[in-house]
Amino acid sequence: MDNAVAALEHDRGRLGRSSTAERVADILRDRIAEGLFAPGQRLSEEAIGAALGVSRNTLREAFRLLGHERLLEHRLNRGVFVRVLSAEDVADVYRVRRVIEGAAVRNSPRAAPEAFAAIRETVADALRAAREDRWQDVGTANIRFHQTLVTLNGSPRLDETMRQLLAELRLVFHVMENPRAFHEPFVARNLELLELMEAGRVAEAERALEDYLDDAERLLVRAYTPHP
Amino acid sequence: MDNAVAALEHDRGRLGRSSTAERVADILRDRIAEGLFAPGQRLSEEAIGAALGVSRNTLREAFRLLGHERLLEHRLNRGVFVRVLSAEDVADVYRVRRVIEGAAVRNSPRAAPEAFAAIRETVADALRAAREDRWQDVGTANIRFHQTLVTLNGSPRLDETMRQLLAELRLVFHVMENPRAFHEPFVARNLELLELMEAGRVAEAERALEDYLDDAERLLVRAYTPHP
DNA sequence: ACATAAGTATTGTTCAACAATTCGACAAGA
DNA sequence: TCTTGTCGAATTGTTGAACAATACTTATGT
Repeated sequence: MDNAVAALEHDRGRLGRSSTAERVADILRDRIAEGLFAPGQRLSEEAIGAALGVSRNTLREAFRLLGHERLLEHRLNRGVFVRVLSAEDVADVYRVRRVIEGAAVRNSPRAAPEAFAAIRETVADALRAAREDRWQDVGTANIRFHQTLVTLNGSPRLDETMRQLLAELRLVFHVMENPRAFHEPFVARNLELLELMEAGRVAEAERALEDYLDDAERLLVRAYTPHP
Repeated sequence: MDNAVAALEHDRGRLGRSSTAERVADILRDRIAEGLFAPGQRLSEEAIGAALGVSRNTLREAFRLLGHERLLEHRLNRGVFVRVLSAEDVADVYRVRRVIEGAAVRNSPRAAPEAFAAIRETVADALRAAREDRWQDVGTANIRFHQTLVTLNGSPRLDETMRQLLAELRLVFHVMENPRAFHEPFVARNLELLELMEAGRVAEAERALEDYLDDAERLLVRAYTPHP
């Protein structure tokens, strides 16, 4: 029985999690991710506060949270705006991804086997979604692939950093008018990367990752600048 | 004169940066860094609000900011506490440092020459402080060495991540009762690392960094656990 | 057409109040 | 003695209203 009580320790994380401000932040984060609030759009305190039925003070706390996640931009005395990523921002995000995901690949020989199973699951999800023409879901699965890849580092902080980077990228994915053309080619490449790692061919995996990130970045910035 | 005006561009960053909440956060951040607020200590909204002459709402915004920087821990309905880093946290911080600083070293051949000058300056600062027995300042210079090292990556986001990591570490440095013994040996090793990079001997530099981080981490966790 | 000034809307900050939650103390019961 | 229930003080969570400060817009005068 003492043992059963000790087991509860594990569930403690689920306890604290609530507070109006955080729940408001969750809602807004989702809406931004799905593009309902477009980048550059201003979020009025009064309008949103009224819509969600929370006071301005509480809403401002939520804004602060999202501001620190770089999803909102706070301009003094002018309000909060959905973040607009510059081409330079996109380049920087990919710079960081190369560092963090590259480290994950290099660390893959020392990673726990369960982690690979989790990665394989995201590939399966992507393949299934692709078969059923759900290209938005393919994109989501691809994102989860890379999020899970980072867990090979075994570092909660790197996981959190990656989570934030991918949230930022979602701000930009909406400029791709053709989700299929953007997401489809990467499914096979993710699978290839996974199998290289499982085979212990680290150098090749590292190279595959580099190519992947180079291509993805190129596609994004091309769609981002007025086409030549 | 036109030139002088153009020079002002550089100071623009400091312009937007005001807002009572942010200034309050700046103050509290400094106090925490210098150990005036000890880890684990609770920060009362009423007491601190009264002391600084700001309202509870504004203070809470500042708390949120520092919470996101991981300097404060927010426990629902119980208040905010100065963060207490576990040994596991320290290990994770060093895990991330190995990734980010390692990438900086590997990228050093492609980095701008000015960056090396900035690094060399931090070493000079450390040497000067050591000569004058200012061991606290030696520690600060050492921290700046690594902060500057990361700029070799050329990524604002990695700079910011590093800034946050080092702020977290400052929470822990206070457990070292003998700052000289802790900081002194690392000055020479920083210099050695810098010179290896400048000579283009990347592999050796990488190795030196690994050793450095291993030793620093070991010293910290040893001081952190009740001695055997 | 252009600069200036007035007016409006929105954010920044404070204040006071009340609800919700935590925590310690103390009493009731086994 | 130990556990459990209850009370109450203290603190945080949230709200609503108010006013100041700032940005934006419109009107005004030259």
